[in-house]
Amino acid sequence: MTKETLNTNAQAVLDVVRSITTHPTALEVYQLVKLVRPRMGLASVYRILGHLVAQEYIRELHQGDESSRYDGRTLRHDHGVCTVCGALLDLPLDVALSPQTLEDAALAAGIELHTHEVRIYGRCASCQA
Amino acid sequence: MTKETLNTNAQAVLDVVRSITTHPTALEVYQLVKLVRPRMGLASVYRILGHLVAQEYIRELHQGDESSRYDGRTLRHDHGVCTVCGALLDLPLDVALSPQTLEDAALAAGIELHTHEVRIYGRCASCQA
DNA sequence: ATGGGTGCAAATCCTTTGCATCTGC
DNA sequence: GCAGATGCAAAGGATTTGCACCCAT
Repeated sequence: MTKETLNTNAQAVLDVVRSITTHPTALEVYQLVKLVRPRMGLASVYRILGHLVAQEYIRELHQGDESSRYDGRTLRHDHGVCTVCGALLDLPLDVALSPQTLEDAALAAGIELHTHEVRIYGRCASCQA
Repeated sequence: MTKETLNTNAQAVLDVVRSITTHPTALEVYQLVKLVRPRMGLASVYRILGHLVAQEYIRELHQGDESSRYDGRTLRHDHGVCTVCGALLDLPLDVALSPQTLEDAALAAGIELHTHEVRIYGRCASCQA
């Protein structure tokens, strides 16, 4: 899991994911990377995204049955999902919960707790208009 | 969103989903329903599951890039995910968090809070052996 | 006879893979 | 020259859809 150095294509993909806060899909990353490296193919973008996730440069997110989305923030954080437009938002503020509470729930389910995520669902700012 | 009465096929699908706690995929539901109604096709199972979700008889769950899974428990509850075998477990105990805490996070993201879910990740009981 | 439900097969969408080629070292 | 990376096209898997048929009303 050591982070190997990135070649130029991988660096270009990483730059795109990090520069966008909207959690782009592979296709969206592809379209943006293409502006800088027009010869890159979609398959390579998928392959590179896979490497970046494996090496923990980025994280992969899922919501419902949508395509995978990618997140340049690798620190644990929570997300909000707009029930109208489907937007997937980083919560600027983690949802606080006591470690004890988490452990209790994990224990009750027989799970050895590693990490957790909270998702909140509701109408996003743009969809409240 | 009124719950219409279910025909026999829909009832058979609902019975299967409710009788299993492992959150079956559409294919698994299909295989089980087939024992009772051998003529039913996979497409019908997908169609019926869609209706049952829309009418809130059941819920649809997603984890990673796996197929949709279905959950007979419609009350809000949290889930655990095994990072080894991928099992998706109902948490018997909700992860407690204060409504205020949730509202704060929602507000910070500009979201009109509707509901939420906590997922905990770790090794499940069977995978700790 | 009419409208909804159904099976089957074909279509679709996202993602992965095979393979020949290209690149950097 | 080699190992890994790449583009392209084809394959793959999950889900949806078109359509003709069937059933209950």
